[in-house]
Amino acid sequence: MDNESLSSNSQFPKGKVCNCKYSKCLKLYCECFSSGEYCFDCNCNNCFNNSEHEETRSLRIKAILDRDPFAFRPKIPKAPDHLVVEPAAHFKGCNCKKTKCTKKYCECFNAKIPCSSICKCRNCKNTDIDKPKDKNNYTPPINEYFKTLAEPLVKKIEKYEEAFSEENSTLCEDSLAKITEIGSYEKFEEYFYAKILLMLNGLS
DNA sequence: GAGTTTGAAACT
DNA sequence: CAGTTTCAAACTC
Repeated sequence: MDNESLSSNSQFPKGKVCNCKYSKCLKLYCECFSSGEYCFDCNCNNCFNNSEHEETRSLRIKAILDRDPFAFRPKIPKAPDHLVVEPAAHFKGCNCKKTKCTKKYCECFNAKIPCSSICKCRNCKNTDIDKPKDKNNYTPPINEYFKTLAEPLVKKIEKYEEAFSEENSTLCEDSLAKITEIGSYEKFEEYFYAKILLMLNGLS
């Protein structure tokens, strides 16, 4: 996820369409909101997930991020198109009790990925077709994949450095504006990507 | 951690 | 295909 998507002013169709009735599209139940997009051509009621309600929306995003810095993180890491990798596991894993992870209620099954060691499901049948589920044998995505995930942080660090290094190393208004812009909703990303970078340093 | 709310999926 | 039920995630307390 990037800053553009969370503060989106996208006016373009985006594939997903929600049908929220009660959440005003300001809770993570709403697929549009949870993916950082404005609602567009949706069938929702009383929608606040749009530019007209940006103030309310921003406050809501902030509250959610305060509670969980990773709330808007994609649930399943998306591998870049040019890399051929095993499907990455769900970040949090599922907790299915009744469906054996064989129906779309299961986030892993729905994403067409096998359940992994972090899932807390019962009687799971959503295992890798070739390899029986082995909770001790989860293989993390390859390094290149992590590198691609870390790119946004690297760019952001460059922006910070640029902002601070300009003219006499004092903060001009422009620099402050840049920092405010950069820092808004994605502080949590720093932590996330920084962790990945640290890991990369150790690995490659 | 338990109970409630929510919207998607499944069912009738 | 509309209405209802089931389900698991998100949320609240």
